[in-house]
Formats: sequence, C-alpha cells, structure tokens
Amino acid sequence: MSSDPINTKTRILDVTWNLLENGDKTVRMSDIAKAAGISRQALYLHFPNRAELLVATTRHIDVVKNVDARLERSRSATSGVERLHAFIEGWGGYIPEIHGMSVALRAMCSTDKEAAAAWDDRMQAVRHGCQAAVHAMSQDGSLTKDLTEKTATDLLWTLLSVENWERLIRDCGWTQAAYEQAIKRSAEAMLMARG
Amino acid sequence: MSSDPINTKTRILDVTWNLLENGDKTVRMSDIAKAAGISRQALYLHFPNRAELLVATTRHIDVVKNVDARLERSRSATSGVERLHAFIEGWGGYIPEIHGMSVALRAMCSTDKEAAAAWDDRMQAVRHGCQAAVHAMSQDGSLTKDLTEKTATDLLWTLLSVENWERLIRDCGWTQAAYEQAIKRSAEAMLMARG
DNA sequence: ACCCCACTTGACACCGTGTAAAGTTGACAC
DNA sequence: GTGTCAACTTTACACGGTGTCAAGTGGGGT
Repeated sequence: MSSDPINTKTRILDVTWNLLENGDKTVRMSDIAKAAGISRQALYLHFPNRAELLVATTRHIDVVKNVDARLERSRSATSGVERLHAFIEGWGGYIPEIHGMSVALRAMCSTDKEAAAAWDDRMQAVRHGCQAAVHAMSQDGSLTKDLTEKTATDLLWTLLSVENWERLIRDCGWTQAAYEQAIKRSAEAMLMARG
Repeated sequence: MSSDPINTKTRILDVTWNLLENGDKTVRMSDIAKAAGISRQALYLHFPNRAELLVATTRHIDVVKNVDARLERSRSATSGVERLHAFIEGWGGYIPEIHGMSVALRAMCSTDKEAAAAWDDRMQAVRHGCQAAVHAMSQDGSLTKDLTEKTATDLLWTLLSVENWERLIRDCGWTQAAYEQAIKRSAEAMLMARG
C-alpha cells in the first residue's frame, strides 16, 4: 500500500479538526484533501459525504480530548452546587476545543438532516448534564423554589450554550477564565435559593 | 407599465418576509420570485443579490412593525429596573417577528460579509439598549456591585440573544409569555443588587 | 408614432458537492 | 515473477443555487 489506511483516516480527521479550529473561511472538501495530502476524491473513499466527515471528526475530538474524563468530576461531586460548578468547568472548558467544529456543524444543520441530528444529539447530552446538576441542587434544597426542575434545566442549558460562549468570548472579548467565573456566578444567581 | 414598480418592490419584501416566517426549508431566490409572481431575473432588477434583499427585508420589517415605538417605553421608564423590564418586553416581544429573517441572515453570515455586517449592526443596536438599561440600574444603585457596567451589559445582551429565544421557545417548547417572565426573573437575579 | 421602463425568456459561467470510471502503484501470496 | 488486492490518482461530469448577459415584449406617457 502507498500508505497506512488507518493513518490516512485519522490524518483526515486531525487535519479537518485543525482547519476548523483556525477556520477563518468555510472549509471545503478540497481544502481538507489538500491539507491531508490526498486527492479530493480519496476523501470520499473514507467518508460518504461532508456531514459524516464532520460528525466523525466530533467523535474523534471526543476521544482525543477525553470528554468523559472531563465530566467525571461533576458526576462525583457531593453537593448540588459543587456539581453545578464542576459541570460548568468541565463543559465550559470543553467548548473552546470543539468550537470550530461546532460552527461548521451548525452551518450544515439547515441543509443536512444528519448533521442536525448529530448536533442535536450532542446538545441533548449537555442537557442531561444540566439536568443532573439541577436535580442534585433540588435534592439538597439549594434550588430556588421559583423554578421547576425542568425550567431550571432549560435555563441552565441555555446559559451554557456554545452560542453564548461565542458571544462572550468572540464578540465581547472575554477571556476563558472570565467566562467561567461569570457563568458560575450567573448560574448561581438564577438557580440558587436565596438567603 | 405592467405594474406599479413601488408595489412590486414592497411585494417582494412582503413575500420574502412571509416565506421566511413560515420557512421550513431554505428560501431560494426562485422561491421568492415565484411567490411574488415575477421571474427570478426580475428580482435582480430590484436587489443586486440575496444578501441585500434580506437586509432590505429586515429594514422593511422594522418599518412595518415599528420597532422604534416598541422600545419607546423602555426609554421613558423612570427606574433602572423598570427600564430593564420594559426593554425585555420590547425586544423580547420583537424577536418572534424577526425570527425567520434572523435565521436566514445568520446562515449567510459565514459566506457573505455584507450579511454579517447587517446582522452585527442590528445586534449592536440591541446591545445599546442593554447598555442603557444597565446604566440606568447603575445610576439608581440597583446594579449589583459584583459586576462592572460593561460586564453586566455583555451578560444581559447574551441573555437576550435570538439564539437563546430559539432554544427556549423551539427546543424547550416554552410559550412567549413563559420566556418573557423567566428572562425578566433571570436578568434580575443576575444583575440586581441583593437585599 | 415614439421611447422608456418593468418585466420576460433563455442561455450561460461559477462554485461546491457528490458520482463514475479507468489507470497507477506498492505490498503480499504462492 | 506473476497475479491480485487495496489505496489512491486523474479526468470527467451531473446537479443545484447564485449571479450575469442579451435580446425580446408590451403598456403608458408625451
């Protein structure tokens, strides 16, 4: 063989990720091919279409960045508020890693059903994390009585969206540390019982 | 003439708005032409390209829906918190009107510089409204000491984004009334001095 | 009778995605 | 060495959407 097939596939994923990370412009299939050192058509030997390539890249990032380990701390937290903090740190710290990816995938959602499903799936996973944190707060009485668990989960999930991260970091020029600190404070203000 | 030119132009804008409002799919130039009862090419006699047509449509909506009048109440509010509430009602109530539009315009932002500039311009206008509300709160001492005016403005602006409205209304199934009520409560929790 | 203007029809270039088909090259089997 | 397989190449093309160009058409105003 002219090259290791496994290497080529992961090289494509790495290169795609890379291009999306510092993605000034729209990344085309031909850009990815060029960066991976193969022909555009060879891309289609590994991935049936652009959507599946992007989806595969998200899974690849998850493996490389070990998203499970990041969220482990929040699962093992004792109090509800601790869990909330740990989840915000875990997920909020992961957003920068997947941001370029996320932009590309979301842009495809309007046209590609599969891309939409893939993105929705990931967001539902985040929502489950939010739900768990809210539930833990509810259990130890730190959740405000003003909100149901469902409403509180919806609000936290919304607060932690990639779009909000983008706005604060990119449009408002915040640092990652400022983001995490302010989001923790805001989440507490919105969700915690006062006094 | 076969028809009133002014009528045709506004008919195009109306029809574009309409298609975007109940926009299940991507609205193409040919869709707009068909709905307006003219040829696709005639569209280009009125608007140089898709981006400018969309931008013109946003301005058209502003005129028809009288966005200025909607925000008048927030400008004439006496206390900071009143101003915050009035602004949330004014802008929050306007989002559903421009939502279809907003989706289309944002989808173009990745490829079209002009569309990006147009959307950014509108968002900066919202930001000014947020800034004014925060400043009013700061003046009468109702703004928490934890946040600078800039930080508070950024957070309020983020909270009031179209994306957050979409998430709560579309993904979480909230009603408009529930949205406005919860956002007011959240804004207060995040920004108001406690006690 | 004249022109102008809004509009039409039809053709075409460009771009990006995805498909199809035939050819090249290297590794490994026997 | 010959054969085969798999990865990859080159070339070509269809499709859909945007935007351009050019040659009409037909009604209104003067």
